[in-house]
Amino acid sequence: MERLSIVYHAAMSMSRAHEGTESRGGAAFLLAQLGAHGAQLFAQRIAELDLTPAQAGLLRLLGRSPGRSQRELADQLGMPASRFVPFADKLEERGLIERRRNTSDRRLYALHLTDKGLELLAELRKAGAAHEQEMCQGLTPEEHRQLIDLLGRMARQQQLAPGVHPGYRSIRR
Amino acid sequence: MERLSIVYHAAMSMSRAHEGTESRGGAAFLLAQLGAHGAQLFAQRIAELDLTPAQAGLLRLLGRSPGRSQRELADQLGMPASRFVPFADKLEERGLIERRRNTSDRRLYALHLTDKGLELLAELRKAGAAHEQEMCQGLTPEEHRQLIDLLGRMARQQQLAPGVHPGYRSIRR
DNA sequence: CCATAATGATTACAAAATGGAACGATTGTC
DNA sequence: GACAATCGTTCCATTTTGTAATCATTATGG
Repeated sequence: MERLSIVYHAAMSMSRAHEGTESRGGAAFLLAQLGAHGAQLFAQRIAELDLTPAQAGLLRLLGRSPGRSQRELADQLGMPASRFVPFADKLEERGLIERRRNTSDRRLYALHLTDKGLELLAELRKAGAAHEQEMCQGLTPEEHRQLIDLLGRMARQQQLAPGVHPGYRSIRR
Repeated sequence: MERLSIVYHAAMSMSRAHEGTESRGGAAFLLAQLGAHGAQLFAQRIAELDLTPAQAGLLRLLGRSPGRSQRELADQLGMPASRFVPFADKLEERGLIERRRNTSDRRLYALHLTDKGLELLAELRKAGAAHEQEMCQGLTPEEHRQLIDLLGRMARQQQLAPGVHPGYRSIRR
């Protein structure tokens, strides 16, 4: 009975519009809806690799640009530096990342992926590809390209850094 | 210096691809990125109306189908019933919603918008329209329609209920 | 070159958010 | 009429969250 209410609600919404033309809201709402839905699916998928979305984000970040400082990485992942420490600790204990002292500035740690971390990153990429497939299975290859083009232009216009997920942190007031 | 690291990172990413063709990830990543970004912008926008995204969701829900029970609404908003109570309390104290006893089944409350709540919902719709404009300002009207069509079909294919935001609740394990 | 400010990593801690369990009131079922 | 189920509610333990303080190191600038 729990999820039934949603189905009921969906039926209500559809009943007052022609099939195939029902209003699903504007692009912004669809973006938020599909983004959140996709994030859920992806989180479930990588849970099989024993990874959270934030952990996956760090691995991907380190895969592209190794040797970053904890502060930089914490900023990009949208978490305070204080929380990054135990966060990185866990991955270090699992032997996925490595803290190396920066010789020129001994305040910083340079984070690197271990071989084991690289292997897991490869698994992660596979999961990402499968996820892309799952999300876009309703589109033709041409439509898929079109969508990526439109979204990419929106992302650029919004000045979003490529590959950097803003996170779903709440707005403090 | 805080946000500079992101700019730096963006520059790094773009430097290894032709301008205008830089990889911003697949559609799924762009969806999550733009969805989260848009959610942030929208949250900031409605903060001026003293509303959180969840509160806005409840008002919109009640605007479309008044008289729902708390349990139903809690389910759709993705929160346990126990948290819905103080959540609804706040909106009731502000005079935006009303709890009416259901005469046929006195276990349920039927939630309704007050006149004040209806007024705020109108403001909310304006904010939503402005938000849509802000997010899609880089697209032509034709592209805008195209995008809504593609996203709408994806949402349907993923069996997402129209107008129901899955929320950003984390996955428990 | 030394005093002082600034920065990175870390720890400590308080505030807030979260979901489950239990409870009373009411309704459906047999 | 006994019993299970449901709704709204309260209570509470756990987790999550961000800020402030701390220590080591590096930059600044007179």
